[in-house]
Amino acid sequence: MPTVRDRRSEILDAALACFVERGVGATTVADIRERAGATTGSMYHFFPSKDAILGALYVDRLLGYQRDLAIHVSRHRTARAFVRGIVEHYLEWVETEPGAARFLFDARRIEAIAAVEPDITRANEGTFGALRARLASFVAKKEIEKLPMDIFIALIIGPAADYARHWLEKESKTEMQRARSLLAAAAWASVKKRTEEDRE
Amino acid sequence: MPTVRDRRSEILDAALACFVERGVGATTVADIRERAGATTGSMYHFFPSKDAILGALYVDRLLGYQRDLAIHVSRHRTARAFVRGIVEHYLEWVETEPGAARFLFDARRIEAIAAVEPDITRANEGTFGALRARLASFVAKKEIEKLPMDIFIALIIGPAADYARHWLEKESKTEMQRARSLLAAAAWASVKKRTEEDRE
Amino acid sequence: MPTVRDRRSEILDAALACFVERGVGATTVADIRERAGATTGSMYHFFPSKDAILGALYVDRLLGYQRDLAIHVSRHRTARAFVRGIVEHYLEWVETEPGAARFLFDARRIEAIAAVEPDITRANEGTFGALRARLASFVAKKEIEKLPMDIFIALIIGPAADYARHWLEKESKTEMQRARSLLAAAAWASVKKRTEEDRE
Amino acid sequence: MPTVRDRRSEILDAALACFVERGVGATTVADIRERAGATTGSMYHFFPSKDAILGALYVDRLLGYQRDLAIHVSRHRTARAFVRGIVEHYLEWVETEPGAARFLFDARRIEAIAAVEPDITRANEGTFGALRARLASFVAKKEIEKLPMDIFIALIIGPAADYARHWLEKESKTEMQRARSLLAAAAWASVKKRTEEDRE
DNA sequence: AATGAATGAGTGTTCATTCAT
DNA sequence: GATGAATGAACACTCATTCAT
Repeated sequence: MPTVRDRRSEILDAALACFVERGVGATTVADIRERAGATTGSMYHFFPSKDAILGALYVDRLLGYQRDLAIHVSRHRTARAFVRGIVEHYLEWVETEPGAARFLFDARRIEAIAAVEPDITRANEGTFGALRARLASFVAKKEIEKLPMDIFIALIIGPAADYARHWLEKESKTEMQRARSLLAAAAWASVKKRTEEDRE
Repeated sequence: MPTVRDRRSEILDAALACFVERGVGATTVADIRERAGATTGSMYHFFPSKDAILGALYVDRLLGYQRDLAIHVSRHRTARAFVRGIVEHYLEWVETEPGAARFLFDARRIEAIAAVEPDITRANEGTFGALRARLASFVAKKEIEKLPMDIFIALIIGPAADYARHWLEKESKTEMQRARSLLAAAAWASVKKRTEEDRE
Repeated sequence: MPTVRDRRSEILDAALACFVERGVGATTVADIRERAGATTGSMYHFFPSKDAILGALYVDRLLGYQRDLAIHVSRHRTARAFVRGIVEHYLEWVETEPGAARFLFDARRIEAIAAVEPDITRANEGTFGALRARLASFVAKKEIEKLPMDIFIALIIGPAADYARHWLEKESKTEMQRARSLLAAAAWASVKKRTEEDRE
Repeated sequence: MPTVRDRRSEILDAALACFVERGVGATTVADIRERAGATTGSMYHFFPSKDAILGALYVDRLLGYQRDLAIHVSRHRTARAFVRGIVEHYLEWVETEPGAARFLFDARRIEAIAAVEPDITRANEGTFGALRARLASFVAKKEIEKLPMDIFIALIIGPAADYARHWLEKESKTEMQRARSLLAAAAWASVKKRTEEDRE
């Protein structure tokens, strides 16, 4: 006996599969409907519009990423493990859920996502609030350089995101495992507290 | 007397303006036509299809970025200035041509760009070939870590791209000037040859 | 304990409220369902279709108008009071039940009403049969001009209907009370037996 | 060589034919398109929406009625001919353009017409301004009773409208020619200046 | 009697593209 | 070269109705 929850999820999963297969812009409601094995009416019984599907999917997958991140990162005690953990988890997530990763990359600029901005902001604040707190404690202990939050994230996630994007397009030459190790190391190198002679 | 070249450029500029204003997916040929002050027929005189406009614009702006990059980077003699120069030029370009930057970010996954892939590849090879050669010489001189090319680019450009994306959305807290300085420094730190005691 | 009769009436009342609010054509079954506080299934338990609701409502309100008319008019003994009474009752009904009046005006041309034509005809015959009989007696007594029935009704009701339509749209300048008095007088003037010198 | 004007009119004519045939609410854009021998795109080239067609048709036919009315009525010199002329012209117009008459009756309450209200008001003011002026002069000469404008119109047009509505539905027993004569006479009787003994 | 998820044909509209002038 | 009317396939979405529970 399928529950409401199931049906909703089925539609979201079908939508994601379509988006990955033919791109967000090229996916029609009919495509999703067909793949989900639902009828037009049924789709609109659960989601008031195509945009609502986009928005719901975005929030759903974003929460999925953040939930795992929180679990993953809370395990690590040292600053180094904390920073490396963020990168490692990010790339593991990309590897485990390439579809979701692709979609979160692509959808950012889509109009429909704007309607769901409050949910996104709330989610981000929850997750990054905790992250920020831990970061602050490491900065206070002089284990991590004091940097603006957006720069900190750019240094940690930026390279991994760039690599991930190419990996998803199968354009990367370097293997995921090796990349993870190199990028985790580089991330730590880029934010750890520098000694005086380090500066140039 | 407007030349063919002018008219073509006008259409491309109009297209870019529309893409920035309402997103690539939401822009219609009619939007571009109107903004360019052209008629339907005229548009199709210069470009055989909407996709052709997208492709031409992409190549045009990509070449613009690369042309400046080549000029900019060739000036620097030291490894440090070379690496920093790449980041600095990237962020300067984003600041000077925010529309182009946005478009190049967004358009990557668009179907229409695939048709123009050969041009993109050729352009990339030209620019990055030169870059790669200089990089190799710095690696040989033990001034830069030996890293896979895609990882090298991820480390240099990734953080700048992440910052740029937020800056374009006006979501960044840190000022562009300060970000440029921090990101250039971090880029150099992440690829410069490490001493033994540096490793962890 | 709500009876079947109540529920049915609630649905009809809700339907009427919707029709007045957004027009007959723009009202959906879902609108009515919501306003009646009923579920889809419940609606279809009482009425086999949307058209059936329309038809039932039409007949119901028409009977309401005619019932009052019969009561009202039977009181009057003179030809003058009889004719004036028809007009006065009409405008009183419009004032008391503006929603019903609006609906009966609007619904006339609606397909769904055709199915209910027999009921309408039967109702009309009952009411207008009695009316016609009284009219005939006044004509026989030379108190009212001999006129075709449809012309008689047009002369009596036409002006009141025209005024009512504007009044319902809040477009009328003249107050209802004053209009009632003027229109009742004019109705009588237009059908009362004329003296020879009256003719032109 | 069909001109723009022609095509537009063709679409409006087709729309009217459909409305008469199956009712305004039941007519689809496809119905109109088909009957006009136009394609979907062509329709939307001339009218931005279905509602715009409705509105344009309404204004067009209303202006048609008023144009003829102005011509017709201006010919008459006496108060009696003026009043009778309004009724006669009205019924002649209904007879000549039954489709237009039906549509103007039915469309009044349709949402789409609201958008065109300014045009309607302007048209009404033009036509009825002239009418009002002539009426005033007859009132001043004590040839017509002094009555509020809306009551005056209700008395003149109301009966004719009621008759016309039934005639259009082929429900009237009385022939148009006879009705015209009776209704014109009644209209004059209902507004002409009354002598003292006339009052009751 | 009541519920509300499911159905699916049908609707208005969009928009890249064509082509006669 | 230029124009803009015309094309028509495709799209998101509506809504009266059915039916398993």
